[in-house]
Amino acid sequence: MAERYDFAASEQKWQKYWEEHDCFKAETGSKKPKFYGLVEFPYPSGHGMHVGHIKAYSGLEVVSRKRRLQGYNVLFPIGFDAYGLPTENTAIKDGVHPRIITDNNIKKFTNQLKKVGFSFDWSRVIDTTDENYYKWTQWIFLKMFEKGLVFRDTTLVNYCPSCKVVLSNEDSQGGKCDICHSDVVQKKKEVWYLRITEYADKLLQGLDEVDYLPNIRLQQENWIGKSTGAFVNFRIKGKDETLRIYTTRPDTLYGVTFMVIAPEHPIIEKYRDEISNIADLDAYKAECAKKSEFERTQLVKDKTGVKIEGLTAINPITEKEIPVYISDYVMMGYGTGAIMAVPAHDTRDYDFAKKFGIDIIPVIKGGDVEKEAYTGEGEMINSGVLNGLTNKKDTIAKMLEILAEKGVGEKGVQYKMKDWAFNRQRYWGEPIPIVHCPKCGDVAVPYDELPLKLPPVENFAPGTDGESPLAKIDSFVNCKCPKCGGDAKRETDTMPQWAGSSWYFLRYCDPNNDNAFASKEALEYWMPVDWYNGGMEHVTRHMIYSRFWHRFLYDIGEVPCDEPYAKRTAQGLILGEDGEKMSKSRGNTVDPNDVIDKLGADVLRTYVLFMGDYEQAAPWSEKSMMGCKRFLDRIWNLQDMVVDGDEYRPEMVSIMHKTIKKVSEDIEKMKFNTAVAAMMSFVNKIYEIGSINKAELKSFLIILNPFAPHMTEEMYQKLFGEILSEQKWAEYDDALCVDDEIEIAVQINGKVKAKLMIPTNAEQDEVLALAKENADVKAAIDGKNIVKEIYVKGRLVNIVAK
RNA sequence: GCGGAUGUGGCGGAAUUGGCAGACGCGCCAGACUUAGGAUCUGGUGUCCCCGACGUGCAGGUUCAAGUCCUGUUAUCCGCACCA
Repeated sequence: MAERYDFAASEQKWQKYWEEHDCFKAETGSKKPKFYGLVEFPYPSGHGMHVGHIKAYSGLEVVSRKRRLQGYNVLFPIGFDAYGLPTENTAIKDGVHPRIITDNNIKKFTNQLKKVGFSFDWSRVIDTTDENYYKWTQWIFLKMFEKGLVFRDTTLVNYCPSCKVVLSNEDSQGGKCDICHSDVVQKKKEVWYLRITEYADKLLQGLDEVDYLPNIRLQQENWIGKSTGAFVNFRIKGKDETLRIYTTRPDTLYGVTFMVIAPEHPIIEKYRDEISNIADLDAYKAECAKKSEFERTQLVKDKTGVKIEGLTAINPITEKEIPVYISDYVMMGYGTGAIMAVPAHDTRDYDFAKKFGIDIIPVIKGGDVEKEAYTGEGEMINSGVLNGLTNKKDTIAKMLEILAEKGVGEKGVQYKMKDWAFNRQRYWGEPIPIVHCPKCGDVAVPYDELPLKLPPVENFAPGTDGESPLAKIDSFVNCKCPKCGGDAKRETDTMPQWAGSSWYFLRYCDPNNDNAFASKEALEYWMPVDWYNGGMEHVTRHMIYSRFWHRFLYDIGEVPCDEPYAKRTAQGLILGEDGEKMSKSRGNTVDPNDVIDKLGADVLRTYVLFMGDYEQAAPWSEKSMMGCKRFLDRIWNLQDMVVDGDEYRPEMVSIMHKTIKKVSEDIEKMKFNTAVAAMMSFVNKIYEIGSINKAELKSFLIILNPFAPHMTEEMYQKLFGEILSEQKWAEYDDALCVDDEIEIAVQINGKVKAKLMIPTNAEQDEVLALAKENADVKAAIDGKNIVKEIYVKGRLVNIVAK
């Protein structure tokens, strides 16, 4: 009997061996084909790792280990996305410098990751808060500044009164702060923006070039939110003024009976002296400003608004005079902040028209405008030359022609995506390398002065009005203008957490380069990332931001390809045993360390991949994990069944090839659960036979290795005296996956009546003849007419008899 | 409201894309064995009126054949949300 497997000793031994022998170091200047597998680097929180991290990394861990055995030069890196609010909040609370907290947390994470035995290249670890790293984050920012992609503006921004920071739209979804979940308010602030909207079309088109899961692609498309339509200018009666609107249905212009503008629309200020009810408008506007974004979306049904007395618009097609209203259902942030209202065919306009008693003129046949707005398609009516047309595309094209002739409108495109609010009034982030000079304006810090270091501070708390803690440090703030040499002040805001992660995959290619964010050769060799796996929650934010940065770097000739990620997949969550999302408050979390200490890293790794479909959420089950423990123990005990043999025994040839094929293919499809299942079946078969020869066991240990690397290395060394990591991936031959004989089902009228062993290559006539000899089949068709006979090769026979 | 996904045993989940539903694992039942270990090994385990019938959320349809395709419906989950 083999000794019981001492997983703790073995895991320590092999982790040390791999590290000392640089087993997972990506080679520089290699002639081998490359594979760049990327997982989302963790935020090193004080809580340590979560089992979710293990699942997230185990997928590409298996792929990477397989690729190495297949002879690829593999880059499978890890690092730390270490800037961020939780660390800063801990620093404020405990009075410890975020640098110290971050370093401790990184140490903790590193130890935990190593204990799992992940085959990361530890020589390429990056830390976004390292000055040698953020130097290049600032460098890319300055390049964008140089190219006019950075601008400052005062606008209403999402502001979190609790965190005291400005948030991007992405960080304040649903009107709640992404960090602390308190209600976000609208505040007028000076904000740095990155002009990501300039890349909207490129980001959309780039999706054609890459292999993302369909739902990931769709989410990005929706986020970018491209819509095509038209801009139309409405004259204001008696004034040299037009009100410009955006619409997706210019063909409904004959049905326009009023206009609505956002309460903040500038035209109100411009004509305030000529508007007789300006006091009412001001009151309404004040009321809207009080509502949070959240409240504003809650009151979807109940339309409010005020008619502007003194401004009347003219429908450019019908020349009819129409009233103009202000209402908060029109947003200043989308389109032009003004709409043409077609109550007959838009539910919001309909609600508004009903409430304010405005005419409703149908222009599309179908539906009943007495009851509700008709938003479907149909024949155009009441629409002059458009009458009779039924195709939406045609009617829009025709109207665009008319608008062009009259010179009052043209085709237009709009995006839901907005420019990226890029500054935070916080300490623990990359300083924005800009100097404000009273003479020269906003001036870039010279490239040779980077990194612009974060100064040491005693107090990290933000100011009461939301200014950065850096604003209190005179030695940092006061400086000379790089352009004119006069007295100037530094920008004191820092970059958002998304900055560092927008280009980290480039740094991995050449992490210690002092002269560039990465060398041209390294980028040329490694980019693009071949396979990127991560969580669904990063599909719209991190993914869009980083694609934007990368495409920018491509446009200025700094990277060799336009899209950074050739392929993107996402893993499902691990839920608690109760089926709910794991959380500290529910008390249903699992600490991966406990599992490793009790059962070993190999069990943990195998289990997170076996527990369900990798892309779906699945609940944790301690019991179920014991099944994986048992599986690995059974393999360890195969040692007692080993017999000599340099090649597969005849009766084992087909199952060996089938298992290798299944595991090889399933890994590529991320069907890890069925790959493990196939190996379990294989082990069951060996137990049935009672023996396994050396050739068979070698191949089996190799295909199991990516899942359970420690135990397979231990067994390989013990039994064969060799290092598994130096072996070649097991091969299979399709031709050898087939057995001589197979079992097929015989159905009569679609019901299985018998099972039959037939030669694999048997032809239809032969199989049918065999089937009809079967006693059960004979009985079932006795006295009936055979209407039809079907043979599906290798599957079944179906005889239709009446 | 819009968009997407998912509904299969007591549980997690399989099913070569139209071809034997329930692989594999958990749990459960029975037996063997023992260095009593979260032991191990062997066999069984969808349901029921058990020589037969019924079974993939529900109701229809197409087909020799449907978990898979079509029509309708319902439930749950996840995005986005007055986007003009």
